[in-house]
Amino acid sequence: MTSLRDVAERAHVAVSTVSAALNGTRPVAAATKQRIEQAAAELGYRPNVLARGLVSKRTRILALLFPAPHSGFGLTEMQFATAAAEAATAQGYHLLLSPENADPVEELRYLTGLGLVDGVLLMEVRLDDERTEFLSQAGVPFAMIGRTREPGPIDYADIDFARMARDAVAHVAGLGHRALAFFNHSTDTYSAQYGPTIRAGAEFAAAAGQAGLGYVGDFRADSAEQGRQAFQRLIAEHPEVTALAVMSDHAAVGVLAAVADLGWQIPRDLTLMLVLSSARVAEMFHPRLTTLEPPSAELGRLGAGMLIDRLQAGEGGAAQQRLVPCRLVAGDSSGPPPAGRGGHTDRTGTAP
Amino acid sequence: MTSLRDVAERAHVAVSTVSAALNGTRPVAAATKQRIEQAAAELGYRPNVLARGLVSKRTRILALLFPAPHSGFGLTEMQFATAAAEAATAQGYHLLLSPENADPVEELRYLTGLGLVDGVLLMEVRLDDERTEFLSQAGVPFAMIGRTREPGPIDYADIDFARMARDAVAHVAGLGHRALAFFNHSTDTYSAQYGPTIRAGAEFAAAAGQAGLGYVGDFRADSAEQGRQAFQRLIAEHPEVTALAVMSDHAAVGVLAAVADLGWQIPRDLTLMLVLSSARVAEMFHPRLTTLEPPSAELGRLGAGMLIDRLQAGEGGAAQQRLVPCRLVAGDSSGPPPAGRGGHTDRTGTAP
DNA sequence: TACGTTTTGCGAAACGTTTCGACAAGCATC
DNA sequence: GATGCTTGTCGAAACGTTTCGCAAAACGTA
Repeated sequence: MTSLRDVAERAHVAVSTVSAALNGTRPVAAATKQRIEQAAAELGYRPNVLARGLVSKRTRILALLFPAPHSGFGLTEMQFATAAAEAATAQGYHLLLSPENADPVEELRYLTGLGLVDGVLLMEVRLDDERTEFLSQAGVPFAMIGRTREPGPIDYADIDFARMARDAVAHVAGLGHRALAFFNHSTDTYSAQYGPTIRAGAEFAAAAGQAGLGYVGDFRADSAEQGRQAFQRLIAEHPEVTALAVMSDHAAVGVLAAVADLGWQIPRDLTLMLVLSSARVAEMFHPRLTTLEPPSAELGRLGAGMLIDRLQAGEGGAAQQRLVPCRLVAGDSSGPPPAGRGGHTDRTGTAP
Repeated sequence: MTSLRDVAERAHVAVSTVSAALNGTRPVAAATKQRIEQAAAELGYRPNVLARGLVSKRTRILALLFPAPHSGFGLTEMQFATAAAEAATAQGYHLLLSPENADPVEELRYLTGLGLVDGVLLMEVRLDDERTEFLSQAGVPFAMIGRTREPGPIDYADIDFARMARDAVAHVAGLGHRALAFFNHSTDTYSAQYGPTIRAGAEFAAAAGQAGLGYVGDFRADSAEQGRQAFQRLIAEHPEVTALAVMSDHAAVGVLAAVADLGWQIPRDLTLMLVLSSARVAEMFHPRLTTLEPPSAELGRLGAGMLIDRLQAGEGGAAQQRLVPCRLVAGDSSGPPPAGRGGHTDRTGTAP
């Protein structure tokens, strides 16, 4: 491990001069500077992050706090992480992957107390999130992927749920559907406070209302079985519904099964779309499902970026708050409503 | 940030005594020790990782080198990472997520030169992997998830491909099938050197041979379209095949479509299984596919664990090399072969 | 030549630990 | 009552940086 001193000796200058030359923190004569740089290159010198961090109080390490996989970890979460890591690396930072245990706040206290990380990137933020309170109070810089109910002046990147719902509604309305149903995540346990669950539900209702579409939003399903049952109840209670958006991949499996049981076909008898699922998952289905793909990588990139900006800007500087739209990837599961039920498009009167 | 000195002052002892008491590196009188511990607790003292690392040369930070997502990142890779992070955390270590850029060796040189990490965890190891050479030569402790062609005395955790192939073959043979086909990843670009691709291919052939099953192993498919075409060619050229194992999720989608086009049903006319896909993915399909689920979490856990062991054991100590089996998750896509083609089970003579 | 100014480089202190030789008590041994 | 051994504590050095006051050298000007 070659140190600053080795370089100094080889270049016949003082240690402090080497530091100044390499960091550009102080003017150094061109000739000496070059001599130093050459010596450093020859020795393959790399500054020691620890020593530097010890005195400068900046480690250029970010912690990504990721939740214990409550419902199994998705592709989506993975992409946050990798995109954040790439963005961080591109800016000379490092990303520490920190699993949350049962007591996230204690975990954070420990992690930030180590003096190892400059800032924290929070994912899976809930509407009321104790972690944000702790971090704010502890004065630890952080940014959120997602957002609390009232984010205040905190940096975040989140999905533009309103836009997402409008896009979805416009998609089905454009096909001629007159009534839309939305299967949200189940309301129990975790999701009750989970941003996407709440916001998607609210925004779907709003968007449908605004577009003058019939809307059924009170069904919930997280598993195949729940999806199947929900769908059966749905068509029994709301036969006018011809388009369905589903939050959970697994629920979609159940819906598909129930549809098949009925002898229906997609998209002939039902337009089905996935919400917040990656296109890679959507194309596992047959037919390939239309999906509103979350901008996971973009969120990860943005989150890391704004955290780094914050670290460099200090307390001052306005909070960056970004809502980024989903991408609607049309699959083979979208079509006009069937003539018999719902819709206003009259296909040549097959209905009796 | 409370330091060792603060604790020392409050407990009226020397800094070095506090260090000894807290780390147990030297005997300290019970009374003093308690006084120190109390002072530390009152002050909420946390040792500074940087300072400690600077002198002890051990940071307790591991780097997980993860490849640029060549073919999109799977659930599988995610589980390595999270499991490794959890295992590391459980043992008081931290995991740094390091994306690989175009030049992995240069990346490694940089990363290890920083003095920030104690060891490296390599994933997506190829049969000939320049990274392992670099690390060995640089004297950086590391462990692999996967393994090179000739791992030598290096710690690794990998899938037990032989066992996996035997299990798959036994599964279909047990159902009465007499001929099995295997769709491997495409041979181009990346996979040519990719361990799982090579090993799975070889082991499937071996296991089928040993079990006396007919075997077709020269088809390859990575996308839905390739899967569809491969399947069409397969049944044209090898009508005796009644069971098919597929490496790629996407290829399976194509196979399923081709099967449907033929008017066939699964598992009545074909037994289809996924190889090295998570059960969560397998159940997206309809019918739910039988899968050989890779022990991703286990591999991540083991990898991190053996790297930590190595760090604590030093150069000495035999290399840990573990092969861990896949889990066969039976879905609804496995059944006896159809009476008309292949199999030896005679169902009441429908064949003319 | 003398003086002020700028440029350039040096040395020491500090960051928060660990490590280790030194040393003062306390105690048993002869 | 001197000697040696243990036990407990201390102080200083070291790890590899950054930072900053200072001095030496170089230069321009009067």
